Amino acid sequence: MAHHATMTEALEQAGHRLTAPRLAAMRLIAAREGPFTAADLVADADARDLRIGRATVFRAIDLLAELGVVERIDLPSGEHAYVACRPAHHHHMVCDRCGRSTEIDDAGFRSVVAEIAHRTGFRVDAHRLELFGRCADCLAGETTDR
Amino acid sequence: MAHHATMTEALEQAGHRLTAPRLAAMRLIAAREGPFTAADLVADADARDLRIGRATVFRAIDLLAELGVVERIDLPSGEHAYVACRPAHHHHMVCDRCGRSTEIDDAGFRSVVAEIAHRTGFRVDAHRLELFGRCADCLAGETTDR
DNA sequence: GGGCCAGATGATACCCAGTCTCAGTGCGAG
DNA sequence: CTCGCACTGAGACTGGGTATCATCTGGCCC
Repeated sequence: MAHHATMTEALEQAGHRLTAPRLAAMRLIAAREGPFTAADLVADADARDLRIGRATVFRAIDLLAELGVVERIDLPSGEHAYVACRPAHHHHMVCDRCGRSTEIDDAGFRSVVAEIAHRTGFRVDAHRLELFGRCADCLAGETTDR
Repeated sequence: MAHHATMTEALEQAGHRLTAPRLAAMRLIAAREGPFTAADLVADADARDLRIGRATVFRAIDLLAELGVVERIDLPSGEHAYVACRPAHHHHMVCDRCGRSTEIDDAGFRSVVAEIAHRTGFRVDAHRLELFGRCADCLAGETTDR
């Protein structure tokens, strides 16, 4: 998970203002463990009586997404969610019990893509890879609990 | 691309009725080369003066998705699109110039997932893999055209 | 410190995809 | 024939996301 400071730094570096609503939004994001939807953030802000407009929340997410410190993932249900993460190439593994998201590295995936590209003549510019299942913690919990 | 007949067959086999609106929807889908959105289909139906309700189009897509003859993919823009395809496990490669979608097989991807699962203790139940770029035809066209 | 102004904000209206509801409609079985 | 059930379509509704626009403010320059 990206820390609050990582985000503010990224913002400043890209020449954006550090305004109160943005700082608040970033704090809310940092406080979340796993993926969150825009609606989650709005609800959080509401619950804490931060007077942040809905539009501003969306803009903040957009901005952070542009800077690469949050990323949009598409849940199997089709919903859009976001996760805070390092601004580097990686993929996400989402536990559908606890909702936590883990970043995973390449693990040979790159060569698979290269292989496919080579075989088909396709030039791959972008890709999306997301894994869904149960994280180790939840698996452990399940076998001991029941 | 799944042919019209493949879809009707799948429908019948699953014990669903072959109604006129469904057949019409399937013909529209079969007529499309690449991914399409639900709105595309509705527009197509409208253009051809087929009197198919919006709800019916969505239901037809849902149904075909359940049967595995169309699949939902998430474009990089975040839009939901659908593609007709074989009812087998595979992934999609979408050309963002001509819009055509190619099915690709496993190509060693399975073992990458297994490797990740092994390293992290995560149990992977589902995954999403989509590639975006330029297909061989479009690449060829581009180099000769300009 | 004070003024300036582009960039940021938030209230609101709006748009669009997808779902729900419900009164029909028509096919197939008996 | 007629009964039931799957299916249909019109329209209302929901929820995520965007556009508009008057107002505000962070941070720079003096």
